[in-house]
Amino acid sequence: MARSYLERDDLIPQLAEIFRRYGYEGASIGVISKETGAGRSSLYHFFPGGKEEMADAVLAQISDWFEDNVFVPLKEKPAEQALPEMAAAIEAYFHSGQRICLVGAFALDEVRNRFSERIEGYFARWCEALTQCLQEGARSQTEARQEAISTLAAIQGGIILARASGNDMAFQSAVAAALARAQRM
Amino acid sequence: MARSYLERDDLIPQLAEIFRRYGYEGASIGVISKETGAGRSSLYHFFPGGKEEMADAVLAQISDWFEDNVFVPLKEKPAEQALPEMAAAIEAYFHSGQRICLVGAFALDEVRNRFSERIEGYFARWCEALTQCLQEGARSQTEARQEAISTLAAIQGGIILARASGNDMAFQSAVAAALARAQRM
DNA sequence: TTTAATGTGTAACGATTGGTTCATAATGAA
DNA sequence: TTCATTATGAACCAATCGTTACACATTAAA
Repeated sequence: MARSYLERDDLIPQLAEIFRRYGYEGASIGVISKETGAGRSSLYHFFPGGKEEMADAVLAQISDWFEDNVFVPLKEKPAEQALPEMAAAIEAYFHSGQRICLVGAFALDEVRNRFSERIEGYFARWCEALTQCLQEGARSQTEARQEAISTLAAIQGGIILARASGNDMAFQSAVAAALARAQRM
Repeated sequence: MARSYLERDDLIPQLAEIFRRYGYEGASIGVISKETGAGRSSLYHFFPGGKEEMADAVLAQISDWFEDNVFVPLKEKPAEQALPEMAAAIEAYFHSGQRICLVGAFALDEVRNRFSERIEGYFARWCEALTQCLQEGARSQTEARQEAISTLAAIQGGIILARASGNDMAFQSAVAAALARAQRM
């Protein structure tokens, strides 16, 4: 039988896109209600903590997705397989830079302070997984970590450049160059 | 004699820091008034267009600063001099990544649409100046442009990582690596 | 000293903010 | 069918939003 009630988990991907589009401050409860089609009372029913709980749930969901689809593969698969897979995954996830990284955007915003643990954890875990992957070769850990940082910066910066220019090329070019560097060891 | 009235130009650097700190949506007129010490009427006296005009003036001021202190040197000086100068300038300007790039932050935000010309122009001119500088060597224009994009992405991404981790090292490492690559030609 | 221009404080505007209340409606298990 | 649980719509709250109006201060030039 068809479900006739909304569920909390169904809301989260929608909330993610709304926060991406409007930012944390710009996404008012009114906007969220209109865009999701859920009434105010429903939203507060699922997220008694209000907007802050909504954003936290979104960040948690994003973290989980990256854990399963990016971080774990990086740590478990050989580099020559894991790196192209990561490239494909983020190319698809970020829509060639036109879909922003919510965690990165929050890091630049004032809300960074409210979600600092989630933000810090996301990048720390990504950096750690990538470092471990790159260390597979002859590199020192220091070298591998620096390469990992450069790669993550290229991805985040690539998104900014792509959004600023309206041109996917900046993202693709920055990411491709970074991954080629990472792969060559 | 000391000036007893506020002037528009004195407000702009303060406004810039406020937008950096709170974001465009988060920087309410009330906050701006309190932080600058200027009354609402003074703010609207200097910026009849309201908050949008304030942000536009800030972006214009930032653009001018980079034009004079970064873009022109990149185009006029030899690469081996211009690149370290750019490195020093941005290291100081962005406080090792702890001071965000307002243009980059706006590019990720919904306000991007309102200031698209300014945002696009800022990165396009920076990219062009850097490309011209890098092309000085034996590189093709395509190669130089790709290196320029990678360098700008490293800077913007470095800021995000530094803010996310609270650690300057991510910025310094990403930028140093990018500039070492750019220099080596 | 007058005058016009420019800057500022106070108060208010209607609209919207995040958040709450509560009666009602839909649900699945007993 | 009963019943407790869960979901929802509508109205509401005080606070704040961006913006405006207007009287009053201050200024530099006449």
